[in-house]
Amino acid sequence: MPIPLPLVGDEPQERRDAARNRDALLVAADALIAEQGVDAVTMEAIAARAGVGKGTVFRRFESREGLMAALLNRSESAFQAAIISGPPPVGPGAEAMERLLAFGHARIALNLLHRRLIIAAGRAGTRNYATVSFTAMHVRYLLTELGVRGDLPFFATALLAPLEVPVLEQQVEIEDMQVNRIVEAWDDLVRRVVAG
Amino acid sequence: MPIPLPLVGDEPQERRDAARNRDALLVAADALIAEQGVDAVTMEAIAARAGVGKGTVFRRFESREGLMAALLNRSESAFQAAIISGPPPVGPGAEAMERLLAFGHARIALNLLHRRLIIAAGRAGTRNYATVSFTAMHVRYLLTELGVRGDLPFFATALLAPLEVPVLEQQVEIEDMQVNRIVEAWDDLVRRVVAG
DNA sequence: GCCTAAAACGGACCGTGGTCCGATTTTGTT
DNA sequence: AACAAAATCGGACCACGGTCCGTTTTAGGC
Repeated sequence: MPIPLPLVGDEPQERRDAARNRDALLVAADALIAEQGVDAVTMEAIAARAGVGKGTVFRRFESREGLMAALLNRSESAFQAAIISGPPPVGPGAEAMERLLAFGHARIALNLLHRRLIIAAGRAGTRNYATVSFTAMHVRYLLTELGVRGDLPFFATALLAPLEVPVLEQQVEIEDMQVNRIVEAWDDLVRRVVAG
Repeated sequence: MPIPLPLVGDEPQERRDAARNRDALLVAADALIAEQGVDAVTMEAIAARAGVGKGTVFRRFESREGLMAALLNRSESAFQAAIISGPPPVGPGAEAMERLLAFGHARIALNLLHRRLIIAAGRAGTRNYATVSFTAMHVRYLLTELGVRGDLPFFATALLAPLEVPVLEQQVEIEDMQVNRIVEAWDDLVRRVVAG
């Protein structure tokens, strides 16, 4: 009497064709984005390039935003890995303040690098629950280590907010701020919050 | 030899039918939004309700985002007026710190009140150059008055960033933060930045 | 009032994101 | 190997934002 229960994880295992098509779609999306830029790539083009129907794309990724989020997810996972188990100063081993500043610098660089993709991913991207809560949790943890008093969840969010793509884009593209300046000013902000 | 120069302002004066239709469209949009919510309202529905063709809507407001921004603009103008010439503590007359905190509280309330509209207005909305630069300029001015040292343009942006709709929405709707708590925590943040 | 140029109108048309459902493939069972 | 159920596939189809262009309205000089 075998009971077909998915004992661990709620992903019931992907069928072979499904997995193959998912990979093909990610590869196709990467290639097309590299060729024409994020904004010019349509879902139908991706489907065609991957040799599947449009319906398949939406079944796998829910929406355009979902697909973009899936692309982002890979670099985001690498970033999380670097934080959890990578070398200092981003990874463990450096003191908290050093780690916090290094984290911010990396976040800024990453957000600028992937800004088009992040915007295209919309609510499914950086605002995605998993990503947001991980980074917020990390910052909260570092603030705790630093002995900061006050509403730590809010402070974490407040320190992360000016690193969001729309804000960075406004500063870099419209107000002509140099990235260097943003980094230094953010460091100053962090020190003030920590100093209490 | 009369030269038809628009001496002041570059708006060459709207034709009568154009003005009439613009008003009708704003009224129609207001009504439909009140009835069905921002997200359910289509441009075609607005046009129909106003008794004009779809093309007219886009000629007047450029895009859906532009129309939403126009709706927002009215309350945004009132807010700016309150800052420039309204009663304290938001308007002039109170001391700088009091004004800054009052400004933040008002901004939070306004952003939450109009969040659907602000999201629908996208880049044309809060991220709109005029609005952003006005509020940033005001905060910068108050920070100057408070004798804050450092990169004031960045600090102004950094204090405004956590008040943006996506951030507020995340906190209120997903993390179940009370608005009161956000307000108090933001005040704390401001004091730390000002304290240097 | 009439005439003309400029401006605005409106709805047919297009592209793209997203849905639906009959056809096809996979998987496990016997 | 054959079969059946379940999952997937794929492309026709839909809705909505946005564009285009022939037609109509306005403004204002005579």
